[in-house]
Amino acid sequence: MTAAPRMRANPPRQQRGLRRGSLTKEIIVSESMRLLDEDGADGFSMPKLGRALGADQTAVYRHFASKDDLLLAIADRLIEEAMAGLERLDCWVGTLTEMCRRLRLTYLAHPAAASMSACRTTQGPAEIRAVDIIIGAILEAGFEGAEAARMYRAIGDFSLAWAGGEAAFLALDRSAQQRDRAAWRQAYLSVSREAHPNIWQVRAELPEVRDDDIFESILSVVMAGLRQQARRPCACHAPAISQPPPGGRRS
Amino acid sequence: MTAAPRMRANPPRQQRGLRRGSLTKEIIVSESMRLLDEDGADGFSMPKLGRALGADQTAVYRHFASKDDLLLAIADRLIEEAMAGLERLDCWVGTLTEMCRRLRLTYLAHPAAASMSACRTTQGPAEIRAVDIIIGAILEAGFEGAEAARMYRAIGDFSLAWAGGEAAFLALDRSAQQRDRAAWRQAYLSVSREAHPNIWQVRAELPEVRDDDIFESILSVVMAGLRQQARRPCACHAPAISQPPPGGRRS
DNA sequence: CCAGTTTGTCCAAGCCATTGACAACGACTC
DNA sequence: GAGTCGTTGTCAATGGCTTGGACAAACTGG
Repeated sequence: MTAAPRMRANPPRQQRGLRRGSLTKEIIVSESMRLLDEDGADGFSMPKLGRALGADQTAVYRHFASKDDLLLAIADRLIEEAMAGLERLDCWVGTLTEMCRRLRLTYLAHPAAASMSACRTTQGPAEIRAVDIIIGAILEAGFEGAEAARMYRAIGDFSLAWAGGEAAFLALDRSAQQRDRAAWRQAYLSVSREAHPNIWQVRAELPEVRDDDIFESILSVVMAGLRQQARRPCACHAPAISQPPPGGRRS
Repeated sequence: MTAAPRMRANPPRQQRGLRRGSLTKEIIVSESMRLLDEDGADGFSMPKLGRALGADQTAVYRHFASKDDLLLAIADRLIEEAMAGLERLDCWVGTLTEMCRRLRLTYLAHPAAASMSACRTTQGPAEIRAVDIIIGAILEAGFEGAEAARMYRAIGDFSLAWAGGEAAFLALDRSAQQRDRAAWRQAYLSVSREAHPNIWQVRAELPEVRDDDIFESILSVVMAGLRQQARRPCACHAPAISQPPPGGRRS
Protein backbone atom coordinates (compact mmCIF):
# COMPACT_ATOMS: atom_id res chain seq x y z
CA MET A 1 0.00 0.00 0.00
CA THR A 2 2.73 2.37 0.27
CA ALA A 3 2.62 4.28 -2.74
CA ALA A 4 4.09 3.68 -5.76
CA PRO A 5 5.01 1.21 -8.20
CA ARG A 6 2.16 -0.36 -9.86
CA MET A 7 0.50 -2.93 -7.77
CA ARG A 8 -0.93 -4.68 -10.72
CA ALA A 9 -1.66 -7.72 -8.74
CA ASN A 10 -5.26 -8.62 -8.79
CA PRO A 11 -7.56 -5.75 -8.37
CA PRO A 12 -10.47 -6.91 -10.43
CA ARG A 13 -11.31 -3.30 -11.06
CA GLN A 14 -11.16 -3.91 -14.75
CA GLN A 15 -12.63 -0.59 -15.81
CA ARG A 16 -16.01 -1.82 -16.78
CA GLY A 17 -16.68 1.39 -18.65
CA LEU A 18 -15.89 2.87 -21.96
CA ARG A 19 -12.66 2.74 -23.84
CA ARG A 20 -10.49 5.72 -24.11
CA GLY A 21 -11.61 8.03 -26.88
CA SER A 22 -15.21 6.92 -26.76
CA LEU A 23 -16.34 10.42 -25.88
CA THR A 24 -15.84 13.51 -27.97
CA LYS A 25 -17.35 16.96 -27.76
CA GLU A 26 -19.42 16.27 -30.85
CA ILE A 27 -20.84 13.06 -29.45
CA ILE A 28 -21.57 14.66 -26.12
CA VAL A 29 -23.36 17.62 -27.69
CA SER A 30 -25.40 15.33 -29.91
CA GLU A 31 -26.43 13.14 -27.01
CA SER A 32 -27.25 16.23 -24.96
CA MET A 33 -29.61 17.46 -27.63
CA ARG A 34 -31.20 14.06 -27.93
CA LEU A 35 -31.79 13.96 -24.20
CA LEU A 36 -33.09 17.50 -24.14
CA ASP A 37 -35.47 16.82 -27.02
CA GLU A 38 -36.71 13.72 -25.33
CA ASP A 39 -36.92 14.54 -21.64
CA GLY A 40 -37.01 18.31 -21.57
CA ALA A 41 -34.78 20.77 -19.81
CA ASP A 42 -35.73 19.74 -16.30
CA GLY A 43 -34.56 16.19 -16.61
CA PHE A 44 -31.23 17.21 -18.08
CA SER A 45 -28.31 16.70 -15.73
CA MET A 46 -24.69 15.76 -16.01
CA PRO A 47 -25.16 12.39 -14.30
CA LYS A 48 -27.99 11.47 -16.63
CA LEU A 49 -25.97 12.57 -19.62
CA GLY A 50 -23.05 10.44 -18.53
CA ARG A 51 -25.24 7.40 -18.02
CA ALA A 52 -26.97 7.94 -21.35
CA LEU A 53 -23.54 7.87 -22.95
CA GLY A 54 -22.82 4.61 -21.18
CA ALA A 55 -20.12 6.32 -19.18
CA ASP A 56 -19.57 7.48 -15.67
CA GLN A 57 -21.74 10.21 -14.21
CA THR A 58 -18.84 12.61 -14.20
CA ALA A 59 -17.15 11.64 -17.45
CA VAL A 60 -18.40 14.70 -19.34
CA TYR A 61 -16.30 16.93 -17.13
CA ARG A 62 -13.25 15.61 -18.93
CA HIS A 63 -14.45 17.44 -22.04
CA PHE A 64 -16.34 20.45 -20.73
CA ALA A 65 -15.17 22.48 -17.79
CA SER A 66 -18.69 23.04 -16.52
CA LYS A 67 -22.28 22.59 -17.41
CA ASP A 68 -22.35 26.15 -18.66
CA ASP A 69 -19.48 25.35 -20.98
CA LEU A 70 -21.48 22.51 -22.43
CA LEU A 71 -24.42 24.85 -22.80
CA LEU A 72 -22.45 27.21 -24.99
CA ALA A 73 -21.46 24.32 -27.22
CA ILE A 74 -25.11 23.38 -27.54
CA ALA A 75 -26.00 26.96 -28.44
CA ASP A 76 -23.36 26.88 -31.14
CA ARG A 77 -24.74 23.68 -32.56
CA LEU A 78 -28.19 25.22 -32.73
CA ILE A 79 -27.01 28.28 -34.66
CA GLU A 80 -25.07 26.04 -36.98
CA GLU A 81 -28.10 23.89 -37.63
CA ALA A 82 -30.31 26.92 -38.23
CA MET A 83 -27.96 28.56 -40.66
CA ALA A 84 -26.78 25.48 -42.54
CA GLY A 85 -26.84 26.08 -46.24
CA LEU A 86 -28.17 29.58 -45.92
CA GLU A 87 -27.57 31.77 -48.93
CA ARG A 88 -28.33 35.37 -49.48
CA LEU A 89 -31.37 35.89 -51.62
CA ASP A 90 -31.89 38.51 -54.27
CA CYS A 91 -34.18 40.63 -52.21
CA TRP A 92 -33.26 41.90 -48.76
CA VAL A 93 -36.74 41.42 -47.39
CA GLY A 94 -36.61 37.81 -48.49
CA THR A 95 -33.20 37.32 -46.89
CA LEU A 96 -34.33 38.66 -43.53
CA THR A 97 -37.60 36.75 -43.65
CA GLU A 98 -35.80 33.53 -44.44
CA MET A 99 -33.37 33.94 -41.56
CA CYS A 100 -36.11 34.63 -39.05
CA ARG A 101 -38.07 31.60 -40.22
CA ARG A 102 -35.03 29.34 -40.14
CA LEU A 103 -34.01 30.30 -36.66
CA ARG A 104 -37.54 29.81 -35.40
CA LEU A 105 -37.93 26.38 -36.97
CA THR A 106 -34.68 25.17 -35.48
CA TYR A 107 -35.57 26.49 -32.05
CA LEU A 108 -39.01 24.90 -32.23
CA ALA A 109 -37.41 21.60 -33.17
CA HIS A 110 -35.24 21.73 -30.04
CA PRO A 111 -37.18 23.80 -27.55
CA ALA A 112 -35.43 22.67 -24.40
CA ALA A 113 -31.98 23.25 -25.82
CA ALA A 114 -33.06 26.57 -27.26
CA SER A 115 -34.67 27.86 -24.11
CA MET A 116 -31.48 27.25 -22.17
CA SER A 117 -29.21 28.95 -24.63
CA ALA A 118 -31.24 31.53 -26.53
CA CYS A 119 -29.71 34.53 -24.82
CA ARG A 120 -26.12 33.35 -25.09
CA THR A 121 -23.87 34.35 -27.91
CA THR A 122 -21.18 31.97 -28.95
CA GLN A 123 -19.13 33.81 -31.52
CA GLY A 124 -18.98 30.62 -33.51
CA PRO A 125 -18.36 30.87 -37.23
CA ALA A 126 -22.00 30.14 -38.01
CA GLU A 127 -23.06 33.07 -35.89
CA ILE A 128 -20.60 35.46 -37.49
CA ARG A 129 -21.71 34.36 -40.91
CA ALA A 130 -25.36 34.93 -40.07
CA VAL A 131 -24.52 38.38 -38.76
CA ASP A 132 -22.75 39.26 -41.98
CA ILE A 133 -25.73 38.19 -44.05
CA ILE A 134 -28.17 40.18 -41.95
CA ILE A 135 -26.03 43.30 -42.12
CA GLY A 136 -25.70 42.78 -45.85
CA ALA A 137 -29.47 42.85 -46.18
CA ILE A 138 -29.71 45.93 -43.99
CA LEU A 139 -27.13 47.76 -46.11
CA GLU A 140 -28.98 46.70 -49.22
CA ALA A 141 -32.04 48.37 -47.77
CA GLY A 142 -30.13 51.60 -47.81
CA PHE A 143 -29.40 51.98 -44.10
CA GLU A 144 -25.95 53.33 -43.39
CA GLY A 145 -23.46 53.73 -40.59
CA ALA A 146 -24.84 53.90 -37.08
CA GLU A 147 -28.38 53.48 -38.33
CA ALA A 148 -27.45 50.26 -40.11
CA ALA A 149 -25.77 48.96 -36.97
CA ARG A 150 -28.85 49.76 -34.93
CA MET A 151 -31.20 48.16 -37.42
CA TYR A 152 -29.11 45.00 -37.56
CA ARG A 153 -29.29 44.65 -33.82
CA ALA A 154 -33.02 45.35 -33.88
CA ILE A 155 -33.77 42.64 -36.42
CA GLY A 156 -31.28 40.12 -35.08
CA ASP A 157 -32.40 40.52 -31.50
CA PHE A 158 -36.03 40.40 -32.55
CA SER A 159 -35.54 37.09 -34.29
CA LEU A 160 -33.66 35.60 -31.35
CA ALA A 161 -36.07 36.93 -28.76
CA TRP A 162 -39.14 35.67 -30.57
CA ALA A 163 -37.79 32.22 -31.31
CA GLY A 164 -36.39 32.00 -27.80
CA GLY A 165 -39.70 32.96 -26.28
CA GLU A 166 -41.65 30.41 -28.22
CA ALA A 167 -39.07 27.76 -27.39
CA ALA A 168 -39.20 28.64 -23.70
CA PHE A 169 -42.92 28.03 -23.63
CA LEU A 170 -42.60 24.73 -25.48
CA ALA A 171 -39.86 23.71 -23.08
CA LEU A 172 -42.23 23.72 -20.13
CA ASP A 173 -43.42 20.30 -19.19
CA ARG A 174 -46.54 19.11 -20.92
CA SER A 175 -48.76 19.59 -17.91
CA ALA A 176 -47.85 23.24 -17.31
CA GLN A 177 -48.22 23.92 -21.01
CA GLN A 178 -51.60 22.29 -21.20
CA ARG A 179 -52.69 24.07 -18.05
CA ASP A 180 -51.64 27.40 -19.47
CA ARG A 181 -53.49 26.91 -22.71
CA ALA A 182 -56.58 25.57 -21.01
CA ALA A 183 -56.60 28.40 -18.50
CA TRP A 184 -56.52 30.99 -21.23
CA ARG A 185 -59.28 29.28 -23.10
CA GLN A 186 -61.35 29.25 -19.96
CA ALA A 187 -60.46 32.81 -18.99
CA TYR A 188 -61.41 34.10 -22.41
CA LEU A 189 -64.75 32.42 -22.52
CA SER A 190 -65.84 33.41 -19.04
CA VAL A 191 -64.87 37.04 -19.25
CA SER A 192 -67.60 39.50 -18.48
CA ARG A 193 -68.76 41.85 -21.17
CA GLU A 194 -68.85 44.80 -18.81
CA ALA A 195 -65.48 44.41 -17.20
CA HIS A 196 -63.51 43.50 -20.31
CA PRO A 197 -65.55 44.47 -23.36
CA ASN A 198 -62.68 44.17 -25.80
CA ILE A 199 -61.74 40.63 -24.85
CA TRP A 200 -65.43 39.79 -24.93
CA GLN A 201 -65.65 40.96 -28.49
CA VAL A 202 -63.06 38.50 -29.78
CA ARG A 203 -63.51 35.79 -27.13
CA ALA A 204 -64.50 33.21 -29.70
CA GLU A 205 -61.56 33.79 -32.01
CA LEU A 206 -58.85 34.04 -29.36
CA PRO A 207 -58.39 30.35 -28.56
CA GLU A 208 -58.28 29.46 -32.23
CA VAL A 209 -55.20 31.47 -33.11
CA ARG A 210 -52.31 29.25 -34.15
CA ASP A 211 -48.69 29.85 -33.29
CA ASP A 212 -47.53 29.77 -36.87
CA ASP A 213 -50.04 32.45 -37.83
CA ILE A 214 -48.97 34.64 -34.94
CA PHE A 215 -45.38 34.43 -36.05
CA GLU A 216 -46.17 35.17 -39.68
CA SER A 217 -48.23 38.15 -38.56
CA ILE A 218 -45.52 39.77 -36.52
CA LEU A 219 -42.97 38.97 -39.21
CA SER A 220 -45.16 40.63 -41.80
CA VAL A 221 -45.62 43.66 -39.56
CA VAL A 222 -41.89 43.97 -38.97
CA MET A 223 -41.08 43.64 -42.64
CA ALA A 224 -43.73 46.17 -43.58
CA GLY A 225 -42.28 48.61 -41.08
CA LEU A 226 -38.77 47.97 -42.33
CA ARG A 227 -39.78 48.51 -45.91
CA GLN A 228 -41.37 51.78 -44.99
CA GLN A 229 -38.33 53.04 -43.13
CA ALA A 230 -35.87 51.72 -45.69
CA ARG A 231 -34.13 54.07 -48.04
CA ARG A 232 -34.33 51.60 -50.88
CA PRO A 233 -37.02 49.07 -51.83
CA CYS A 234 -36.19 45.42 -52.09
CA ALA A 235 -35.48 43.81 -55.42
CA CYS A 236 -38.66 41.83 -55.49
CA HIS A 237 -41.81 43.45 -56.69
CA ALA A 238 -44.15 43.83 -53.74
CA PRO A 239 -43.89 47.45 -52.61
CA ALA A 240 -46.06 47.10 -49.53
CA ILE A 241 -48.44 44.60 -48.09
CA SER A 242 -51.66 46.43 -47.60
CA GLN A 243 -52.32 49.97 -48.60
CA PRO A 244 -49.72 52.31 -50.05
CA PRO A 245 -49.18 55.39 -47.93
CA PRO A 246 -50.88 58.47 -49.33
CA GLY A 247 -47.71 60.49 -49.05
CA GLY A 248 -46.43 58.46 -51.95
CA ARG A 249 -42.91 57.60 -50.93
CA ARG A 250 -42.56 54.70 -53.26
CA SER A 251 -39.02 55.58 -54.16
CA MET B 1 -45.70 46.54 2.19
CA THR B 2 -47.87 47.55 5.14
CA ALA B 3 -47.02 44.80 7.55
CA ALA B 4 -43.34 44.57 8.02
CA PRO B 5 -42.22 41.70 10.15
CA ARG B 6 -42.38 43.40 13.44
CA MET B 7 -39.52 42.13 15.47
CA ARG B 8 -39.46 42.59 19.17
CA ALA B 9 -36.33 44.00 20.68
CA ASN B 10 -35.15 41.06 22.67
CA PRO B 11 -37.38 38.16 23.40
CA PRO B 12 -36.39 36.90 26.80
CA ARG B 13 -36.37 33.24 26.15
CA GLN B 14 -37.45 30.44 23.89
CA GLN B 15 -38.93 31.92 20.73
CA ARG B 16 -36.33 30.23 18.67
CA GLY B 17 -38.00 31.36 15.51
CA LEU B 18 -40.55 33.71 14.14
CA ARG B 19 -43.94 34.37 15.58
CA ARG B 20 -46.89 32.85 13.93
CA GLY B 21 -48.14 34.95 11.05
CA SER B 22 -44.77 36.57 10.44
CA LEU B 23 -44.75 35.29 6.90
CA THR B 24 -47.28 36.09 4.24
CA LYS B 25 -47.29 35.51 0.52
CA GLU B 26 -46.80 39.22 -0.07
CA ILE B 27 -43.79 39.41 2.21
CA ILE B 28 -42.26 36.31 0.70
CA VAL B 29 -42.70 37.56 -2.86
CA SER B 30 -41.22 40.92 -1.95
CA GLU B 31 -38.21 39.36 -0.30
CA SER B 32 -37.80 37.01 -3.25
CA MET B 33 -37.62 39.92 -5.64
CA ARG B 34 -35.18 41.73 -3.40
CA LEU B 35 -32.94 38.68 -3.32
CA LEU B 36 -33.25 38.16 -7.06
CA ASP B 37 -32.43 41.79 -7.77
CA GLU B 38 -29.44 41.61 -5.49
CA ASP B 39 -27.89 38.21 -6.06
CA GLY B 40 -29.26 37.16 -9.42
CA ALA B 41 -31.16 34.07 -10.39
CA ASP B 42 -28.36 31.63 -9.68
CA GLY B 43 -28.07 32.46 -6.04
CA PHE B 44 -31.80 32.20 -5.47
CA SER B 45 -32.81 29.16 -3.47
CA MET B 46 -35.47 28.27 -0.99
CA PRO B 47 -33.03 27.85 1.90
CA LYS B 48 -31.53 31.27 1.22
CA LEU B 49 -34.94 32.81 0.97
CA GLY B 50 -35.96 31.33 4.30
CA ARG B 51 -32.81 32.55 6.00
CA ALA B 52 -33.19 36.01 4.47
CA LEU B 53 -36.65 36.13 6.00
CA GLY B 54 -35.17 35.22 9.35
CA ALA B 55 -37.07 31.97 9.27
CA ASP B 56 -36.32 28.34 8.77
CA GLN B 57 -34.95 27.13 5.48
CA THR B 58 -38.19 25.37 4.69
CA ALA B 59 -40.67 27.86 6.08
CA VAL B 60 -41.69 29.13 2.65
CA TYR B 61 -43.21 25.75 1.84
CA ARG B 62 -45.98 26.57 4.27
CA HIS B 63 -47.15 29.27 1.85
CA PHE B 64 -46.16 27.98 -1.57
CA ALA B 65 -46.49 24.38 -2.59
CA SER B 66 -43.31 24.46 -4.63
CA LYS B 67 -40.69 26.76 -6.00
CA ASP B 68 -42.59 26.87 -9.26
CA ASP B 69 -45.65 28.04 -7.39
CA LEU B 70 -43.64 30.87 -5.90
CA LEU B 71 -42.37 31.66 -9.37
CA LEU B 72 -45.87 32.20 -10.69
CA ALA B 73 -46.59 34.57 -7.85
CA ILE B 74 -43.46 36.52 -8.73
CA ALA B 75 -44.55 36.67 -12.37
CA ASP B 76 -47.88 38.05 -11.26
CA ARG B 77 -46.20 40.71 -9.18
CA LEU B 78 -44.12 41.77 -12.17
CA ILE B 79 -47.14 42.17 -14.44
CA GLU B 80 -48.89 44.08 -11.72
CA GLU B 81 -45.97 46.40 -11.28
CA ALA B 82 -45.65 46.96 -15.01
CA MET B 83 -49.29 47.76 -15.52
CA ALA B 84 -49.92 49.79 -12.39
CA GLY B 85 -51.83 52.92 -13.20
CA LEU B 86 -51.99 52.19 -16.88
CA GLU B 87 -54.70 54.00 -18.73
CA ARG B 88 -55.74 53.81 -22.29
CA LEU B 89 -54.53 56.73 -24.32
CA ASP B 90 -56.37 58.55 -27.05
CA CYS B 91 -54.36 57.02 -29.84
CA TRP B 92 -53.99 53.29 -30.29
CA VAL B 93 -50.37 53.57 -31.39
CA GLY B 94 -49.62 55.47 -28.22
CA THR B 95 -51.38 52.86 -26.10
CA LEU B 96 -49.44 49.96 -27.59
CA THR B 97 -46.16 51.85 -27.44
CA GLU B 98 -46.72 52.72 -23.82
CA MET B 99 -47.48 49.14 -22.85
CA CYS B 100 -44.39 47.79 -24.56
CA ARG B 101 -42.21 50.41 -22.90
CA ARG B 102 -43.72 49.79 -19.48
CA LEU B 103 -43.27 46.04 -19.61
CA ARG B 104 -39.69 46.43 -20.74
CA LEU B 105 -38.80 48.90 -18.01
CA THR B 106 -40.23 46.65 -15.32
CA TYR B 107 -38.42 43.62 -16.66
CA LEU B 108 -35.16 45.52 -16.89
CA ALA B 109 -35.60 46.66 -13.31
CA HIS B 110 -35.92 43.02 -12.17
CA PRO B 111 -34.01 41.01 -14.76
CA ALA B 112 -33.50 37.87 -12.71
CA ALA B 113 -37.14 37.65 -11.71
CA ALA B 114 -38.24 38.43 -15.24
CA SER B 115 -35.97 35.92 -16.91
CA MET B 116 -37.36 33.15 -14.75
CA SER B 117 -40.98 33.99 -15.35
CA ALA B 118 -41.24 35.72 -18.70
CA CYS B 119 -42.81 32.80 -20.52
CA ARG B 120 -45.35 31.99 -17.83
CA THR B 121 -48.85 33.33 -17.87
CA THR B 122 -50.54 33.89 -14.56
CA GLN B 123 -54.10 34.85 -15.41
CA GLY B 124 -53.90 37.41 -12.66
CA PRO B 125 -56.24 40.39 -12.84
CA ALA B 126 -53.42 42.67 -13.97
CA GLU B 127 -52.71 40.42 -16.90
CA ILE B 128 -56.34 40.24 -17.98
CA ARG B 129 -56.63 43.99 -17.74
CA ALA B 130 -53.56 44.49 -19.90
CA VAL B 131 -54.93 42.07 -22.46
CA ASP B 132 -58.19 43.98 -22.62
CA ILE B 133 -56.38 47.25 -23.20
CA ILE B 134 -54.22 45.80 -25.97
CA ILE B 135 -57.19 44.27 -27.73
CA GLY B 136 -58.99 47.57 -27.37
CA ALA B 137 -56.18 49.30 -29.21
CA ILE B 138 -56.15 46.63 -31.90
CA LEU B 139 -59.90 47.02 -32.43
CA GLU B 140 -59.45 50.75 -32.57
CA ALA B 141 -56.98 50.20 -35.38
CA GLY B 142 -59.77 48.61 -37.34
CA PHE B 143 -58.80 44.97 -37.08
CA GLU B 144 -61.72 42.64 -36.62
CA GLY B 145 -62.53 39.10 -35.60
CA ALA B 146 -59.87 36.50 -36.15
CA GLU B 147 -57.49 39.07 -37.53
CA ALA B 148 -57.80 41.15 -34.38
CA ALA B 149 -57.18 38.09 -32.24
CA ARG B 150 -54.10 37.24 -34.25
CA MET B 151 -52.76 40.78 -34.08
CA TYR B 152 -53.29 40.97 -30.35
CA ARG B 153 -51.26 37.81 -29.88
CA ALA B 154 -48.59 39.12 -32.22
CA ILE B 155 -48.13 42.39 -30.36
CA GLY B 156 -48.51 40.93 -26.89
CA ASP B 157 -46.10 38.10 -27.51
CA PHE B 158 -43.67 40.45 -29.18
CA SER B 159 -43.58 42.69 -26.15
CA LEU B 160 -43.13 39.79 -23.75
CA ALA B 161 -40.50 38.08 -25.88
CA TRP B 162 -38.43 41.19 -26.33
CA ALA B 163 -38.53 42.27 -22.71
CA GLY B 164 -37.91 38.70 -21.61
CA GLY B 165 -34.95 38.35 -23.91
CA GLU B 166 -33.31 41.52 -22.69
CA ALA B 167 -33.96 40.51 -19.10
CA ALA B 168 -32.47 37.07 -19.69
CA PHE B 169 -29.25 38.62 -20.88
CA LEU B 170 -29.10 41.02 -17.96
CA ALA B 171 -29.76 38.13 -15.62
CA LEU B 172 -26.49 36.44 -16.51
CA ASP B 173 -23.80 37.01 -13.98
CA ARG B 174 -21.70 40.07 -14.50
CA SER B 175 -18.69 38.18 -15.74
CA ALA B 176 -20.49 36.29 -18.51
CA GLN B 177 -22.21 39.49 -19.53
CA GLN B 178 -18.99 41.44 -19.69
CA ARG B 179 -17.29 38.62 -21.53
CA ASP B 180 -20.06 38.48 -24.10
CA ARG B 181 -19.94 42.20 -24.78
CA ALA B 182 -16.15 42.29 -24.91
CA ALA B 183 -16.02 39.30 -27.21
CA TRP B 184 -18.38 40.91 -29.66
CA ARG B 185 -16.41 44.12 -29.60
CA GLN B 186 -13.29 42.15 -30.33
CA ALA B 187 -14.92 40.00 -32.98
CA TYR B 188 -16.28 43.04 -34.78
CA LEU B 189 -13.01 44.87 -34.86
CA SER B 190 -10.90 41.95 -35.99
CA VAL B 191 -13.19 40.78 -38.75
CA SER B 192 -11.61 40.46 -42.16
CA ARG B 193 -12.85 42.64 -44.96
CA GLU B 194 -12.83 39.78 -47.43
CA ALA B 195 -14.59 37.16 -45.38
CA HIS B 196 -17.24 39.40 -43.88
CA PRO B 197 -17.44 42.61 -45.89
CA ASN B 198 -20.74 43.74 -44.44
CA ILE B 199 -19.68 43.50 -40.83
CA TRP B 200 -16.47 45.22 -41.81
CA GLN B 201 -18.40 48.14 -43.19
CA VAL B 202 -20.10 48.93 -39.91
CA ARG B 203 -17.47 47.51 -37.56
CA ALA B 204 -16.89 50.86 -35.90
CA GLU B 205 -20.53 51.60 -35.21
CA LEU B 206 -21.55 48.15 -33.99
CA PRO B 207 -20.13 48.27 -30.47
CA GLU B 208 -21.58 51.72 -29.89
CA VAL B 209 -25.21 50.75 -30.28
CA ARG B 210 -27.14 51.16 -27.05
CA ASP B 211 -29.85 48.83 -25.83
CA ASP B 212 -32.42 51.58 -25.47
CA ASP B 213 -31.89 52.66 -29.05
CA ILE B 214 -32.24 49.11 -30.31
CA PHE B 215 -35.53 48.77 -28.52
CA GLU B 216 -36.88 52.06 -29.79
CA SER B 217 -35.86 51.06 -33.29
CA ILE B 218 -37.70 47.77 -33.33
CA LEU B 219 -40.66 49.38 -31.61
CA SER B 220 -40.77 52.06 -34.27
CA VAL B 221 -40.53 49.45 -37.00
CA VAL B 222 -43.35 47.40 -35.51
CA MET B 223 -45.57 50.42 -35.08
CA ALA B 224 -44.88 51.60 -38.61
CA GLY B 225 -45.80 48.16 -39.91
CA LEU B 226 -48.93 48.08 -37.79
CA ARG B 227 -50.01 51.50 -38.99
CA GLN B 228 -49.58 50.40 -42.52
CA GLN B 229 -51.61 47.25 -42.12
CA ALA B 230 -54.27 48.93 -39.97
CA ARG B 231 -57.65 49.71 -41.39
CA ARG B 232 -57.87 52.97 -39.49
CA PRO B 233 -55.18 55.51 -38.61
CA CYS B 234 -54.53 56.41 -35.02
CA ALA B 235 -55.99 59.49 -33.46
CA CYS B 236 -52.73 61.32 -33.13
CA HIS B 237 -51.16 63.11 -36.04
CA ALA B 238 -47.75 61.51 -36.61
CA PRO B 239 -47.88 59.31 -39.70
CA ALA B 240 -44.59 57.63 -38.88
CA ILE B 241 -42.08 57.83 -36.08
CA SER B 242 -38.71 57.98 -37.68
CA GLN B 243 -39.00 60.25 -40.63
CA PRO B 244 -39.92 63.85 -40.07
CA PRO B 245 -43.48 64.40 -41.17
CA PRO B 246 -43.42 66.54 -44.27
CA GLY B 247 -47.10 66.98 -44.44
CA GLY B 248 -48.90 65.72 -41.39
CA ARG B 249 -51.57 63.21 -41.98
CA ARG B 250 -54.61 64.61 -40.37
CA SER B 251 -55.96 63.14 -37.21
C1' DC C 1 10.34 -0.58 -22.80
C1' DC C 2 9.42 3.49 -20.14
C1' DA C 3 7.68 8.30 -18.77
C1' DG C 4 4.11 11.42 -19.44
C1' DT C 5 -0.34 12.83 -20.73
C1' DT C 6 -5.30 11.92 -21.48
C1' DT C 7 -9.42 10.27 -20.10
C1' DG C 8 -12.58 7.33 -17.75
C1' DT C 9 -13.86 5.82 -12.98
C1' DC C 10 -14.53 6.17 -7.99
C1' DC C 11 -15.50 8.86 -3.95
C1' DA C 12 -16.78 12.68 -1.39
C1' DA C 13 -18.19 17.54 -0.14
C1' DG C 14 -21.63 20.73 -0.27
C1' DC C 15 -25.75 22.56 -2.07
C1' DC C 16 -30.60 22.17 -3.33
C1' DA C 17 -35.86 20.92 -3.37
C1' DT C 18 -38.95 18.63 -0.99
C1' DT C 19 -41.25 15.84 2.75
C1' DG C 20 -42.88 14.03 7.26
C1' DA C 21 -42.91 14.45 12.24
C1' DC C 22 -43.36 17.59 15.89
C1' DA C 23 -44.52 21.71 18.51
C1' DA C 24 -46.26 26.24 19.47
C1' DC C 25 -49.87 29.31 18.63
C1' DG C 26 -54.57 31.19 17.42
C1' DA C 27 -59.43 30.51 17.01
C1' DC C 28 -63.46 28.26 18.18
C1' DT C 29 -66.56 25.47 21.10
C1' DC C 30 -68.47 24.18 25.54
C1' DG D 1 -61.52 28.83 31.58
C1' DA D 2 -60.63 23.95 29.31
C1' DG D 3 -60.42 21.23 25.29
C1' DT D 4 -60.08 20.68 20.37
C1' DC D 5 -58.49 21.66 15.82
C1' DG D 6 -56.32 23.77 12.01
C1' DT D 7 -52.34 26.70 10.83
C1' DT D 8 -47.56 27.58 10.54
C1' DG D 9 -42.81 27.56 11.99
C1' DT D 10 -39.00 24.25 13.06
C1' DC D 11 -36.22 20.10 12.79
C1' DA D 12 -34.30 16.06 10.64
C1' DA D 13 -33.82 13.45 6.69
C1' DT D 14 -33.87 11.81 1.69
C1' DG D 15 -32.37 11.80 -2.74
C1' DG D 16 -30.67 14.46 -6.46
C1' DC D 17 -27.45 17.72 -8.32
C1' DT D 18 -22.64 20.05 -9.61
C1' DT D 19 -18.16 19.80 -9.04
C1' DG D 20 -13.30 18.70 -7.43
C1' DG D 21 -9.59 15.35 -6.23
C1' DA D 22 -7.41 10.80 -6.26
C1' DC D 23 -6.57 6.78 -8.88
C1' DA D 24 -5.93 3.75 -12.87
C1' DA D 25 -6.12 2.26 -17.66
C1' DA D 26 -4.77 3.41 -22.20
C1' DC D 27 -2.54 5.91 -25.61
C1' DT D 28 1.79 8.72 -27.06
C1' DG D 29 6.50 9.91 -27.85
C1' DG D 30 11.17 8.77 -26.82
